[in-house]
Parts: sequence; structure tokens; C-alpha cells
Amino acid sequence: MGRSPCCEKAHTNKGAWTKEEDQRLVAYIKAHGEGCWRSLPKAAGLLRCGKSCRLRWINYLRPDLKRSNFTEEEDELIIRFHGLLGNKWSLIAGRLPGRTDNEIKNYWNTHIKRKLLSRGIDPKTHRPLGVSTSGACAASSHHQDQDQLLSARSSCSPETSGDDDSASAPHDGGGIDLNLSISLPRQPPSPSPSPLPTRQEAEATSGGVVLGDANSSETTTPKESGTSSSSERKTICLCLNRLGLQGADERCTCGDT
DNA sequence: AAAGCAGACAACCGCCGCAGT
DNA sequence: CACTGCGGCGGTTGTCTGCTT
Repeated sequence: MGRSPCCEKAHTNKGAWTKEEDQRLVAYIKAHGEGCWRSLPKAAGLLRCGKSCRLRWINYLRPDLKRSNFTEEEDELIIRFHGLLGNKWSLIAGRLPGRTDNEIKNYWNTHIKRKLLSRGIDPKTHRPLGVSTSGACAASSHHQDQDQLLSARSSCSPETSGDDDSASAPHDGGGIDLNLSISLPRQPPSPSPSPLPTRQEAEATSGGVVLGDANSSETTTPKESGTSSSSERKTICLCLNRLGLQGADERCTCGDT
């Protein structure tokens, strides 16, 4: 019954990391690189669960982390991405260099939720508070910030009055199919012989969100694609300038200019 | 000055999907 | 094709810190 624990709990430390543990972890990863988290603690001489090491590295020790306050621009980006993606923190983090999913999740729960509420917006649905979720298609355009994105999702088709997974997939647009996958806005100059990146890699580096039934090799996650019956593919460009934000070094090369 | 409270953030837990066998 | 292990993700909890009374 149930799966075996990821590690030997009896001999692992829990709680806050000490400086020495951090140093060991950093030194080990610098020497050997990331990967094989399960065996890493032993190899690095840490009495920690591999998952714990991974989390510590990703959320705190990675050298490319910003670890500074979120800017207004990042705030708006997060809000916009959340409106599209829901609680897909890793996807959102993939679009915010130097930010981690955990950081964004925490920031969302502590700051942005309140910010949206103070604006009179439901942080879950990104609709004005007090508007019923069904048939709220028209109401969804009340908020200025959402106009651009919502207008990008052309239809407010009523047939998918989704009642599935309301937490992670906001039902903006009155039932638009948020069957999400990511397409690459710009192909890397094929540096690697590997035919396709992993889904996470693609998601982390991508700039486009594909709504509907992707016909590319990038497919949706099974969980999310389960409800999809759409045969039409709609791509929403998430390049920063398309989101109405400037200062991003990313250039939209989606071709849909 | 002390106690209580709320906010912020780090870390843990359990589940899921993918890849390998 | 089924099974298993691992990595990753999202939700939740625990703890620390600053603020208010």
C-alpha cells in the first residue's frame, strides 16, 4: 500500500538548512553538477532527503536567482500569466528569469492576492468580484489589465462551462478551453542533437501558450488535455511586449505581428 | 516593555508524469 | 505492456520577524 518514501526518513535532517549544509550542497553541485538527487545527499555528505536538497538548491542556492523584491512589472507579469495559466507556478517562473516557482507562489499568496482583491478582482478567476462565474464572459472585460489577454482569447464559447479543476484553471472567457501547451517562439540554433526538449524545458524557455489541441509535437499534459475536444489551435503570444510590458529583452518572433 | 497577531517566506508532503527496464 | 523509480509540481504547514496594542 502506498509507495515507499523517497528517502530514509529516520536518518535525515529536517527543518531549516544550516550554513554548512548549504556550503556542502553548493560545493557538491559545483563539482558534479545537478542531477541524481536521490543519491546526492549521501555523496555530498548531507543528512537530507534528495528532494530537500533539490528544493534548497532551486529555491535558494542557485546562483542565477535574483532574490530581490519583485518589481511592479514583475507583479503585472505574474498577474497576467496567472490569468492565463492558473496556478502553474513553474510555468510562470519559467517566464520570469531569476524567479522560482516557490517564490512566485509565496508572493502570489501574500501580496498579489491582496492586491487583486483591493482592485476588486477575484484572484482565482481574474474577474471582478461579485460576478458569477457562469456567463461572465461579458463581465470579464471590465478590468483594463485583462483586456488585452482576454481579447486574445477570441471566443467565449459557452459549451465548455467547465467545472473541472477550478483552482488551477481559471475559467476566464466563460469556458474557453485552457488546454495549455507551450510552443517555442524562436527555435534555438539547433545546438543540441536531441530532437526535442523535455516538456519542462520547452515550457521553461518558451514564449507562447497554445490553446486548444496542439498539432505540433508539443502536446498537452494528459491531465489538462482530458477535457479538450477542440480541434482548433489558438496561440497566444506571451512575449513580454505583447503583454503590454516593456523593458524585456525578449523580442516577439511569433510571426503573428 | 511585553504579549499577541499578522505577514512573509522557507521547507515539507503527497501526488503525478515520464523514462527506463 | 506493465511495473518501478525518480524528478518535478502544487498545496500546505511551520517558523521567524516585524508590527500593533
